[in-house]
Amino acid sequence: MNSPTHDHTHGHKLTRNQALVLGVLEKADGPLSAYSILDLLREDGFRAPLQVYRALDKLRELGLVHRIESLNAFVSCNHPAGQAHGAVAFAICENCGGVTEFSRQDVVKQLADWARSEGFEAHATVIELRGLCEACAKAA
Amino acid sequence: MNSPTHDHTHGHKLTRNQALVLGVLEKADGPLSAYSILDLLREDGFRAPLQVYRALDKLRELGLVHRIESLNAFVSCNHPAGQAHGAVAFAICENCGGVTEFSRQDVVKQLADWARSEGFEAHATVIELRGLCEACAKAA
DNA sequence: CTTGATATGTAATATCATAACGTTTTGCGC
DNA sequence: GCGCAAAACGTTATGATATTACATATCAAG
Repeated sequence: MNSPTHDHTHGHKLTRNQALVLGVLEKADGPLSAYSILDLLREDGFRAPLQVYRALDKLRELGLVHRIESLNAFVSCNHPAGQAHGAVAFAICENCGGVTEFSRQDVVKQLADWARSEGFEAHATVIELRGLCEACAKAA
Repeated sequence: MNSPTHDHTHGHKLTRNQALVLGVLEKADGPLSAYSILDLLREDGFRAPLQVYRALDKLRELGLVHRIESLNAFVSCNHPAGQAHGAVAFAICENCGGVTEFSRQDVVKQLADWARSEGFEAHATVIELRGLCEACAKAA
């Protein structure tokens, strides 16, 4: 037994590299680039970008991590543990870098409606709002 | 007088570089990366990526070109000429590479509703569906 | 214990984007 | 026209992100 710090795995045991990558993403207060993650894990033995990208691929497949397309960066999923979720949206503050994950069933449904009407078979959905979070908007 | 081939400029005259970049995007049947555009314009005198990126920046500012975030690539806007438009969505076929631009007022409104409820001040919205277009889904 | 699938290590390379210069062109008031 | 400021341009170098290719190691099932 290897007593992991905690378990987000949906029953799927993470490897050491995967757990390390997920760990830094959970500790971070915003999205991290793959190369930032690499730098944070140098002292844990990481040497090459591919170690990060491979772990990220798996974590994304498990739904534990999301990629923010408009930032080329990654965040840990903050959904209640183990909750299956469909499409997710992000609000990205361009001032403080914070990312809020949210999910709107109505939006997802309407995009699905459009897809059905066009015969488009959707596999993944990207929804990202860029702007200012409440705190930064007030400060401005 | 330099007789441009045609005018999508909303009254804003495009420079030679901007017109060349817009031209290749309009002729393309799908998104092009900045470096693909560069290669297509070598014989027109383009030598460096920055020439492409600068033209793209301006064209995006004018709303004539969109960036597909999940592809790091660019498409010309296919809206009826001169039509002001808010947020736009894209359906990207992972098989044939085709991109369909569409706009759903209901989706835009609901995202705006979410933003207002959270005090988030949205400046830009990214909506991209990845999947298979009707033709490719049938062929599969 | 063998075997196949998954994960890993490492180097090299491909792809995407911008910084920092200086120069040229353009719009525009005079 | 002339002078000026803003915008666009050209060029080199560099930074940032991501993948290919190949060898090795680990794990889980029969």
